[in-house]
Amino acid sequence: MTIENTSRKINILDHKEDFIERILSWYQWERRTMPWREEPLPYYIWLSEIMLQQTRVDTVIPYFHRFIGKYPDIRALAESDEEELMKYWEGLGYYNRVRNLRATAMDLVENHGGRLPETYEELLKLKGIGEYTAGAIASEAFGQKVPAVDGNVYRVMARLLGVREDIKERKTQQLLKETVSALLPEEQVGDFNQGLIEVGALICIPNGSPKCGLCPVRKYCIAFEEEIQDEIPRKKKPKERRVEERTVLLLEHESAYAIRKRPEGKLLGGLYEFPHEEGFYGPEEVRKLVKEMHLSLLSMEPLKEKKFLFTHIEWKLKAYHIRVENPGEELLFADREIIREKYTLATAFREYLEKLDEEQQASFL
DNA sequence: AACGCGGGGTC
DNA sequence: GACCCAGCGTT
Repeated sequence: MTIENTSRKINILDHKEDFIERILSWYQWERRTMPWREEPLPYYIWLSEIMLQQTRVDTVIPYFHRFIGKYPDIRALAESDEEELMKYWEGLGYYNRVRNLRATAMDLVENHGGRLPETYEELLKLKGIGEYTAGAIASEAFGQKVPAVDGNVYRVMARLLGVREDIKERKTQQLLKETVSALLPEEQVGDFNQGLIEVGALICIPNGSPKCGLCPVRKYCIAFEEEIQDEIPRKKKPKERRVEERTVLLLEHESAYAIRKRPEGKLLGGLYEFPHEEGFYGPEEVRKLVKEMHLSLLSMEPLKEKKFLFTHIEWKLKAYHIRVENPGEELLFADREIIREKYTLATAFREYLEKLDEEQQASFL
């Protein structure tokens, strides 16, 4: 597959300087304000790029502010307490990102004088930094002439070039990446990369119809010319979620609730959760289960079933609020306030914490 | 190349 | 309900 055998009539590469100028000047006027753009320190660029992996800008901004308030530089991050750090990532998802961030900060302090390296190749060696992120940091923080091709750019370039192949495939990605490389300017590479991404986020959008009327480079766009914007980009369907049914035990003893830490290295590794068992249990089975845990049950009340979706799993959760006479010895019991302050609770269980608050409120009435 | 890894916004 | 997001690491 080459660029040449697509059916386009316009060749962007023949108009490289004009294309660059259009992206750069559009970006200058239309770019959104973001904290890491206002003060583009390498540490801020790095942190924001990690947070932005598979995560929207609007979601990231409040997390970013809280995070740099607590960990203002690489050294502070390197010295962070891991459990405390997790609280600053709680709810953001893909928790390996923050563990890699911390490990890399420690690595930088130990081996690189507490600074980020300035080249794409060196950045790529760091934990949690792949091709896209290395390109973004190298070009935006250090002015290196390297591409930063993310999902936005794959979409923009596929439409520009009229590429109908699956953009998830390596071959397609390589073609698109090479094209971006050939288009890079000598100066302002970072702004150019950001400009392509921003066009993808604001104009050549992923959901719904692209706003071609506002696009600075539509004169070079095959998809626009052939009116096939809705056919590109193509992606093969993701696998179906597997469904897992679970029974959650909200075990209460004197306003404290049982929580436990999830095993590291797997789904939600190292986060806390309310204990739960695989499968749906009826009331009698729950009584038996509680007895097996060496707890004596005082009262039990089923909650409404709820669903929680991950990218690859669907949890169907059936919960019981259970008061027990004594806390036993195997489980950790903590007040709701303590859970909120100290323990990083997986989001799937957050609603239960709020539900328990409401029940407490109701019991005063 | 395929899979595991969160959570939420938008249509 | 479907889609997909400023991806990376492992196998």
